[in-house]
Amino acid sequence: MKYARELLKGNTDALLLSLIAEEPKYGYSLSKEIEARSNGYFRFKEGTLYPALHRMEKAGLVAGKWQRSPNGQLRRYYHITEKGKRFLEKKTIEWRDFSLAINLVLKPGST
Amino acid sequence: MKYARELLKGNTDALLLSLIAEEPKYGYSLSKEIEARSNGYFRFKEGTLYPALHRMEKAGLVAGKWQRSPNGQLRRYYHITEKGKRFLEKKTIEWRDFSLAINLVLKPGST
DNA sequence: GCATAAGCATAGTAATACGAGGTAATCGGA
DNA sequence: TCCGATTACCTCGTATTACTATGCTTATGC
Repeated sequence: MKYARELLKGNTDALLLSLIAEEPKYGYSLSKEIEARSNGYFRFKEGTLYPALHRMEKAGLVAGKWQRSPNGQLRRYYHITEKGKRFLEKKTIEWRDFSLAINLVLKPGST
Repeated sequence: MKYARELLKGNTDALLLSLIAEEPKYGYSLSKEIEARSNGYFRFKEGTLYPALHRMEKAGLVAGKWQRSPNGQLRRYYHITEKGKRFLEKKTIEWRDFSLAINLVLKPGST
């Protein structure tokens, strides 16, 4: 059940973005949701999560907005931008091609 | 057709190892074969290939042996070790689980 | 003869996941 | 009412690793 940290490299942004694309979400909820959706496989550490969100905001893929929850907690909600949508689409295709290529080498013949 | 360099991280060793597992191979041939098997998708740079081979030899996953080709060229042939076989098996499963988890998040419901 | 391919090596750079550490507010139970 | 757990965010340093650039040698083909 443990995966090498290096595997995740390059996929973090797409994973987060695909959830944010559905509706605006904040950091903490993203970490919970990614864990739930992957059946507990992914557990994004905070040292991964927050820098990634900041990176994406800086790159213009998402836009953040401070908002107060019903009970008064401050949360930073991120929503996807047009640029982010294009990025996600590109990344999704990239992932499909990439994983296909890996499988071609790992298990040749089993197309 | 271009993929982010970060995606490859953590997969290099398994890809190389899966080819070496078939029969002893040397660096240059590995780079050609990986490109062929992946339909031109992967093009391992030398700065990726050779350090990876050294890394794996140091880790005891492969063992290298200098051998002269029919025409006299020196080549370093690598063959897989028992430890390498176990590693490859582990990595193959890890990749399967990992790519499954990614797909769960990227396209939920499409199991 | 000379360009090209075969064949190997490595030092430096950039990207990035994560561990560890820190802050603060809210909630639930004893 | 106190107190731990949960919610919610942030950041610095470290390790890993793919790749660029550079350099070397020998064989092959024109």
